[in-house]
Amino acid sequence: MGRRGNLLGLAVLSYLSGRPMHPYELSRTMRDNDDARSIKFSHGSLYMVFGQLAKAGLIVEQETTREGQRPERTVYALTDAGRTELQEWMRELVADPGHEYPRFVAALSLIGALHPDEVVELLHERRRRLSARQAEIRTLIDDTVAAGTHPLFLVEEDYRLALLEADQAFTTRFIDRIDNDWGRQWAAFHHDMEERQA
Amino acid sequence: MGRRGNLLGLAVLSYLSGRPMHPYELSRTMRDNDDARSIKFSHGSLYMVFGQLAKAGLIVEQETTREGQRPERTVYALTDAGRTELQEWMRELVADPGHEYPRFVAALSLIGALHPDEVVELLHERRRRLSARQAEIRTLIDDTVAAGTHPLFLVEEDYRLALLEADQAFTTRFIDRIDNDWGRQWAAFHHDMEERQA
DNA sequence: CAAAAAATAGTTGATTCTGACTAGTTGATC
DNA sequence: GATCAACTAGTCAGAATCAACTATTTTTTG
Repeated sequence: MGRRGNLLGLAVLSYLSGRPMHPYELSRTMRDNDDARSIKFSHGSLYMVFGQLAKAGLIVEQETTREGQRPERTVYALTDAGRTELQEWMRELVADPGHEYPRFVAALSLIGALHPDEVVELLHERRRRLSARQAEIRTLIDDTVAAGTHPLFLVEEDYRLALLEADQAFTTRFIDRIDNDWGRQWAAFHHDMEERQA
Repeated sequence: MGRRGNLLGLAVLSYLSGRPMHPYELSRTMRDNDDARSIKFSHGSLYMVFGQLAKAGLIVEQETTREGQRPERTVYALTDAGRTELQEWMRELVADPGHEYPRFVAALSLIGALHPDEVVELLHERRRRLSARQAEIRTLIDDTVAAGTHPLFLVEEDYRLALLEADQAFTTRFIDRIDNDWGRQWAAFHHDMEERQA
């Protein structure tokens, strides 16, 4: 039952492979690196993930220190099992395009619930927002590379950009098909449905 | 909070907008329609979702019947609030390309943990699997359309196909860039990291 | 036609996740 | 130099999720 479910765990293993840290330090590090863009992350859940990984023997408590009256900081280090797990987990993620459930897929599968005219308008709005996203990411990449970072460290943004472009192309094609082929039948079908309600 | 989190709830609202049903009937219907391809769905969680929607006033118990010694079946119907929520939720999903966390994005953001030579091999494997997925979906679409279904009812598969193609194109480009530009520096960087472990 | 398999309908518990909260500390502002 | 905000470090309650289980009935198969 997938400890390989929570990708935050992968990030923890990866960072700890650099050097031991305590949860809060990792929390700051991830915040500074803007990792939340790529990995769902909340301060609170980090402590749970550390706990899980420790129970699974992938990390171990190294020392517990305390400064003044602040709460204790427990520093964790990666174990050999953890190093192995990190490698295998990464391999799986790269080689296997799992099966995911994007929100838009769900919406498309139920799209008949809306009237085609409205859908066309909503799709135009979608296109605008997709463009805005793309612009943001392009700026982010350009700025970061200009500041001297190797583009390899931004390859995930590159991937996101590729998906956004495909999404936009699809959206455009979908609009066209509603306008040219599907609109009329769809409107009729939708009208029938509403009738049946009353 | 966010009742708009679980997309299974959206499916329930959508199906109940056709006619009242009890959870088990909907479970069978969704299984028959292969909705699990688009919406994460497990039999057990359906009862919870019905409960949530009822508590939110979006659906109401209509009647409770029983056949023989089988457990009771509670039939639920959509309320006006539910109908409104269905519309608004759909609008949001279509117009707003939220922010999602694909597994591959997480892996890419930590890709430095692997050696470039291995990454290239893994990416080749990824490409093979992406091709296989695409072939499956094309067959699915062709067969279903040949059997007389309007392509609109498969538009979500079309979208998935578009994303898979973009993923594949990205993967190919990534392989090329490792081979041509990035491989050497990356290997050196990776070597340094391993040193620091020892 | 007896036994095994599948379908019917739903409940339960163990685990996960999220957001809010605690409680002391440093830094900034006026 | 008092006050207010932000940071440090972590805990905890309540909601959400998933898998496994109950217990009956229908269908299939040998």
